[in-house]
Amino acid sequence: MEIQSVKGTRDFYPEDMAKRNFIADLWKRVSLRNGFAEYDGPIFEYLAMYQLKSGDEIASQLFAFEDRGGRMLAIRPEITPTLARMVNQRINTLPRPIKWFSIPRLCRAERPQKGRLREFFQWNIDIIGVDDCLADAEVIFCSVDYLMQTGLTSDDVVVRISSRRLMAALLEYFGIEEQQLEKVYGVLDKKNKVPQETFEKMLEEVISDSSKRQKVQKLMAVESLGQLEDFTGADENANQAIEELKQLFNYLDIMGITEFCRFDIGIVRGLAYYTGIVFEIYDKSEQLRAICGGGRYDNLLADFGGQKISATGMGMGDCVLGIVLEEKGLFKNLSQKNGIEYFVALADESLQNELLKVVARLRRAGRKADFSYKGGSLGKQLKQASAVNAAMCVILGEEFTQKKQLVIKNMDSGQQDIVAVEDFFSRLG
RNA sequence: GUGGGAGUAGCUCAGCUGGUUAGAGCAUCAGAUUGUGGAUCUGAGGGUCGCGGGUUCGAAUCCCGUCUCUCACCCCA
Repeated sequence: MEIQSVKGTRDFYPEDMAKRNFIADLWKRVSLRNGFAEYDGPIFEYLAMYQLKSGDEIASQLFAFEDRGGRMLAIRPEITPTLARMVNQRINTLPRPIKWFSIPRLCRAERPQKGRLREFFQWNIDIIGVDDCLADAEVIFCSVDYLMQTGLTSDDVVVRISSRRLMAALLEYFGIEEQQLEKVYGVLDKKNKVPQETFEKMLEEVISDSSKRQKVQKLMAVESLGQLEDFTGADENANQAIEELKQLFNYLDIMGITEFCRFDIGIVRGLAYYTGIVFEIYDKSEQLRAICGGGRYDNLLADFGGQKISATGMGMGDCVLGIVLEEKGLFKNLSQKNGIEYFVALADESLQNELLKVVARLRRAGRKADFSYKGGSLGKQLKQASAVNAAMCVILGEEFTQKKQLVIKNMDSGQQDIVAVEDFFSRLG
């Protein structure tokens, strides 16, 4: 019986692995240069940890199992609860601010579709212990810094930013009851995702009072921060939230990424735990789900049994990002980058042992070196060198036998140099 | 979990309303070619036509089920 791969999983052949590594290596490099330190946790945790803050729907999308000791466990669908647990355990000794990142492999038992699989990688960055929206600005900056590094520009992607705090204040100011807020958020989050008519109908279902509904509709038509002032009146909370957004955009401007960023009142985020600034980054073609999303979650650590400490962060999965980079042709020269540096070839079979010595020396000197197992004509060996994207070929022939010289061939230009063996290796350093 | 579309070689696909031994291009391997590669030419290997059942003298082709992929919905940490 032929065994097939499991639904929603991927096999990474070397060419796929090269793309995955391109994505993940850059995640790591950008995190480090933005001052984040790497952490990781176990790939499974107690099931209860994920049920704590999630509804039944989300709990049903976990890969859960019972171990031999009767413990109910689940493969991690996200790493934030693990982060909360780890930070809470050492909260009194960790120097602040806590700036951590991780690149966990996650599993969710959802139905796969475009940009969403059952197993994927997700870059997470979090800043814990900073109230100031400068931390939110840094999270956004770091995300944009990454996307720019991949070659994407403000013509390709946009950061849409809003504030849960603002929405909460205004909805309360409009007279919407607190217990209705979650439902209303759920609808508002759809604003950019469904047709205008559908949006209005959905709104009607959660806000029956027509004068309140009208206020909300008018609010959702707002397109810039400036227009917000008309709505707030003297409401202190709302005005503070607007001030915070203005400060955030000021930071983003100073850091030079303002062209990527836009205020968008339709960004609410599905999750209940967001408390302040929220944002999502989209591909401008609008055909895909969000590339990444994040925001402030000031209550989460307390919800997981710790002190109340402010936190903000974001997550970026590899699926949508991979589609975007592929579409924009940004996986360039990966086979070249991963190719062999020196392919060592024989023009004389009696030099087999000398060839192995050269290969071994190259490898010990830290160079990517390889050779042909089966040998054959020099032509065949050069052909193999091309197949593995070798940058240079080192040829051992009569020059070696007579004068201990190597032929060094540049596979790109075809140019050849003859150098003495010891000169060659001393130049390598 | 609900609904639409699709499964023929590693990949992209052809295969007429059911009728010999299921094809092509690309890729792979070998040879032309034992002192110079990417090209070209020649040849070879590779398929239980996703799987199971049904209809039929006969099924890649028609029907049912199932699995997988894919798109949308739910949800989206």
